[in-house]
Amino acid sequence: MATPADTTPAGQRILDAAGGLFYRDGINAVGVALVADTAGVTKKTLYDRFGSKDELVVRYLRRRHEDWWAYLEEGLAAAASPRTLALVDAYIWHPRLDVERGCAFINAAAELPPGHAGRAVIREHKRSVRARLADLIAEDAPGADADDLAEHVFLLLEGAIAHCGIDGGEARMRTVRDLTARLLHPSADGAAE
Amino acid sequence: MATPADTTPAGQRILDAAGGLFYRDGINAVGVALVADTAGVTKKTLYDRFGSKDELVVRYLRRRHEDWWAYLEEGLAAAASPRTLALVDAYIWHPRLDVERGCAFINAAAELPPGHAGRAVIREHKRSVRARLADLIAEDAPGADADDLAEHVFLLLEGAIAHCGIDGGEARMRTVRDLTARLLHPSADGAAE
DNA sequence: CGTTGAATATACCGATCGGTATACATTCCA
DNA sequence: TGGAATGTATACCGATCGGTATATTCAACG
Repeated sequence: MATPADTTPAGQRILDAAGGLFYRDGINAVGVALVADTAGVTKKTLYDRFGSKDELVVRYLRRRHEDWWAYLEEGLAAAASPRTLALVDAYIWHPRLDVERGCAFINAAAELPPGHAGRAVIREHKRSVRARLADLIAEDAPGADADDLAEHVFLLLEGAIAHCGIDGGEARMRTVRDLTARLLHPSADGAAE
Repeated sequence: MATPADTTPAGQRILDAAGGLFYRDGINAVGVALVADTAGVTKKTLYDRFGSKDELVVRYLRRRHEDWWAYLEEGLAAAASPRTLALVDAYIWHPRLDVERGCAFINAAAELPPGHAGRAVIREHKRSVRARLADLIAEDAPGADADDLAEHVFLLLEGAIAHCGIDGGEARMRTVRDLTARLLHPSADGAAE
């Protein structure tokens, strides 16, 4: 049986290279030859490990999700209440977020054809974030309708990160933090302004 | 002097074909030969009219903006107060929105390289929508901070349409309509739930 | 010791990419 | 009447695309 595709050293380097290139330049704009060269690897090795570019794309998305999720949970474990804001902070301070490129998953969804296996990874990633957000909001605002509020905050977050790749600014994400804080404390909104 | 690139019959057909193909399949995934064939035109004619694929992409984005903007203003002219909701409706009922593909501008931004001229068209399009939204909110909610509220609603809208291309559903945009209506009447929010 | 797996290097495949060249037909207008 | 302008048809360009073939090296392991 073959080694799982991303555990071998060359496989890891390929995944690293693909992670940088696919995110920065887009999936369709990056050829497998460039990925292989960047990884210091032969195309043969790339195809031995991943079989096809489509599969490499799926692995790229999966790893991006896993890395971000680990980073999120790490932040949540260390965060004080309200932890909903810690999730927003994870968006803001994401170490692999290029403010000129925005969300890797939204970008990938714009490129991948309808039936591509990567689309399922993208949907599942966003679904997971949305679900985690609902948990945190139930924790932070016990009285409110957690799911309604989660949808509200989720849309704010996704709107802000989608516009990262257009404006190239992170200002909107900090705005989302403020708005989220206000949404978590509905009692104070009428008095403050 | 040459005819402006999009006024000639063949030029229009090229722009129509590009509009459908670039939006549905993505810009990088569609070759100029396919655009020309779909338009029933020679590649020579395409290059006579547009000079390069990059320029064709810019024209595609410009026309998409102009068409949507005309449609928006038409809807606003016929709408009753609060017209902010009419802008949300323009997102929802946009006749050229493919619910599986989401926003053409967000998708294009995911594909175009940093310096591409199309990026300026995209930024300007979104800036225009954001500004129009602020106008309408000032009209509908005279007491509130129009710009804060406009940013809030804008983020909701953009989050929803960005997720069209992921979920393939328009449900989120109707959620945004409800949320926007509530944001416009802050007096009633505490009582209803 | 010999096999197996992971890697290298290089060359190749047909297809498509964006873009150009050449030659010819039509229409309209000064 | 006679060029522009608009268009068609076809062929071509070098480069790159995703993917494959062949042959070789090296280390680990039973």
